Amino acid sequence: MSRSGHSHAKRHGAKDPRFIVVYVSKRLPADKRRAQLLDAAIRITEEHGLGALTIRAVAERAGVSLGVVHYCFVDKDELVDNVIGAANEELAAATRAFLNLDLSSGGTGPAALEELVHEALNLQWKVISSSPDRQLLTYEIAAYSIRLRPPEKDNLALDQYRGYDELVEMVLRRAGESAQMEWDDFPSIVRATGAILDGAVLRWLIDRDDASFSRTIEFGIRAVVDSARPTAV
Amino acid sequence: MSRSGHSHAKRHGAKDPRFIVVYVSKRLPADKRRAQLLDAAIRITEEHGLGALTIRAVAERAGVSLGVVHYCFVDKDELVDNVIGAANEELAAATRAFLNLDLSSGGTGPAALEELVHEALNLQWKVISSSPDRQLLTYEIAAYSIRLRPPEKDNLALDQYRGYDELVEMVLRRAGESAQMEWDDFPSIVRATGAILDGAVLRWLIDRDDASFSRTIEFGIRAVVDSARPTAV
DNA sequence: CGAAGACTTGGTCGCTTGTCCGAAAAGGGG
DNA sequence: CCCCTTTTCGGACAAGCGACCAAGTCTTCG
Repeated sequence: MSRSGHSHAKRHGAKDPRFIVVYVSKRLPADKRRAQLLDAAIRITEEHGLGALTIRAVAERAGVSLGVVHYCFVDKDELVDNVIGAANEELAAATRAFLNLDLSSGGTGPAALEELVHEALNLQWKVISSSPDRQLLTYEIAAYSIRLRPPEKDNLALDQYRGYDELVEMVLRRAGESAQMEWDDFPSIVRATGAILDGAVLRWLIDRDDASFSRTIEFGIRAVVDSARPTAV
Repeated sequence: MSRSGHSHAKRHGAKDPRFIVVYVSKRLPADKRRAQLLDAAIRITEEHGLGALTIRAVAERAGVSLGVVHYCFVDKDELVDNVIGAANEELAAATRAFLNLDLSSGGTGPAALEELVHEALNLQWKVISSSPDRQLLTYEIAAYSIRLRPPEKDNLALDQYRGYDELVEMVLRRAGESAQMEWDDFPSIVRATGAILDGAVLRWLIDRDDASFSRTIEFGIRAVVDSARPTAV
């Protein structure tokens, strides 16, 4: 609540040496401002849904006036698109983070495969459970995108699920390689794994029942592992 | 576009015997009107989402003036609650419809169980694929309900998924009885089955890939059947 | 120093939303 | 027949929205 940093502070004659007047510019280059506004928009949307994403809310949260938002984003549509794009990009970043996950410990065979998949999902569970709002936004984006289908740009949700598939596919593939196991019809396994994870997360968002979520995932892991066979040598 | 049935028709002297003048009252008792408006509201919401559900849209669709809607529903909230309640009730009705499904043909054992579950899911698939808008509304209601959590009434989505669970549970239980198979930890099986179905439907809503959906369901059925064992005698 | 350009402000516009109200109209019972 | 209740109408209202703009302020660089 200190007033230092406000624009008027600059014209304050420093009579009393106990006070130093610090001038913090409120002005930002457009790209920085744009990033800041986008960040505010993302948080608003995560916390209160796509319906709460308004120009005014973004301006208020960022502490700027209305015009600034329109100075950095021509449209509200552009703002929405960027929020959704950022959410999708975040998912892609999560995938990259998994690239650093060590999926090579343990031996080979079904037991090793189960352990590896388990480990990966535990990691993913940490991400999910720590950002429920973020997860919910994912479903809202999907619904939003589906409603727009015929006229507008082709299915923003497809991007989202493309990234989702990549994540699941990479984890399963690397776990399989490490445990020397493989699947017939791998794409179907990937999709089914994604489906059960997606359904379980949505259900968890509703009742926040960690134990039930965990049991559902266990079921899924078992099914995935059971449908794998040792890699032919 | 005929004008017969309009209120002015009542004062039309029947000069020409080829025309009959039918007077249809525009007035309805409040409960009938309420039902009609609710029906209009449901269709609007199914077609264009919860965000498109406005008092004006309902009034226009029902062909009445604004005041009438507020005469039948005190609030917009009351309208929304009733739309959601009707959607949940529709799900419960679907469950009752399954009670009439014959799940007794075939013999016993895993193969019979698989066939029965397959049959039930095929039936459910017919319902789903013929009303994608209706399905999407389900997810929107879930998201809407989750966003309201702390202050408002406790989780409308819970009702929805309670009905969902009942449906899945009933189908699996009856199929299991018929095929003389049973599961350890039945509730977890029910929940996992619901999760994979839910995830698969959401994914289908996005890309409308019938074949992939089918393969995902096949995977789920196999997993569910594989985790069953013959009923102890 | 001074001009050019980047950034911000604060307001207005037209539109849609939920809510509300007074009065008219219709129908039924005396 | 008229009266009284129920139902309907159409407009009004404030609030919130996206969009827009003229003027002002600050920074930078020639």
